[in-house]
Amino acid sequence: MAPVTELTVGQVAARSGVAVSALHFYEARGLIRSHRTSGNQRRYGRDVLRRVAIIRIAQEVGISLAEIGAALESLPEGRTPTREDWNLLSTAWRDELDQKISQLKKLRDGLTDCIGCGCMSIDKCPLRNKDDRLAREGTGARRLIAP
Amino acid sequence: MAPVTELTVGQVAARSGVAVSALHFYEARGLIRSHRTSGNQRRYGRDVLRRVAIIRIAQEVGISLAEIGAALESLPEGRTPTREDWNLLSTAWRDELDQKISQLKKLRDGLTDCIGCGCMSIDKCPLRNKDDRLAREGTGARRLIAP
DNA sequence: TTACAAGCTCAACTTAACTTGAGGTCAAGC
DNA sequence: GCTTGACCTCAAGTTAAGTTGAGCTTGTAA
Repeated sequence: MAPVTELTVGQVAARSGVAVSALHFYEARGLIRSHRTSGNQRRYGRDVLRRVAIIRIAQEVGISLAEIGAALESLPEGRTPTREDWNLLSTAWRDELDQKISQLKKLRDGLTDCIGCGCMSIDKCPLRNKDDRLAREGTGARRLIAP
Repeated sequence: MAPVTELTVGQVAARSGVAVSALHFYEARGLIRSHRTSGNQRRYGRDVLRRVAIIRIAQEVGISLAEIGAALESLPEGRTPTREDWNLLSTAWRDELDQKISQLKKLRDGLTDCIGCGCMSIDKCPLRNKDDRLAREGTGARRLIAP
């Protein structure tokens, strides 16, 4: 019998809740990797389940596959990631994740921070400040109407 | 002079950091509303800035325009939303937002909850459990390989 | 040893969320 | 009163993230 540790694409799909076509897609994008049997069928190591879980979670909170792919590169191919590996990954995302967490909390808590700001002053509004990269891009597009 | 409280689409774009074309798009989707001048140009009340801010924040954390639109219907057209209005909106989203916040924290904290789970058991993995709606949909697609 | 579920590739279609462009209108300063 | 930048509409294009389908191959269970 084939070793228990090898999974077919259908098995990964069943256990991860992700469609086979999506797994093919992730593989084409380099987010997951497989090797092939002599008959050209994909076989996955168990670590793929964890990678897929991360992909879905990250997507769910609005991280693009491109970003996820970049982050996943910090995970080792072939061996099971250690706690250190995970920490590297999450550290790479920490700022962005912290940002999103605080945005989510603001939404959840009724945007209380913004209730008093009137959103009239783009410079002061706590909701807009997360976008200061736009302001920094220097296109001049974000100027207030009256100079 | 026109009343200070009326904004053109270009002014809203400049102050919200959102492209004019996107504002048109949001309006076509019913997320924001304007009235027209005699010359058929859009004019917005100041509350549109807050609505747009919410739209962008919600999008950033992975909420679709369709969901945002549904939630925004709880906000009053025409008058400035009160604290109560905001709370209604955020209450409608609370479960989903709480869910996302906890997902984000797991990612940020190195997926510690999952490090020990091996992701071998789809039923126990805390990362997968958020997906139990899939399991509940009764397609039978999520069965483990060996029955 | 054969039937048939599961795989494979590749191209085309889909949906969301916008952007771009063409072709024409509005309005504020000189 | 005319010019020029901001607006308008509508159609078509774009990118991300997949899904669907056609046509062909594999592998396993009766």
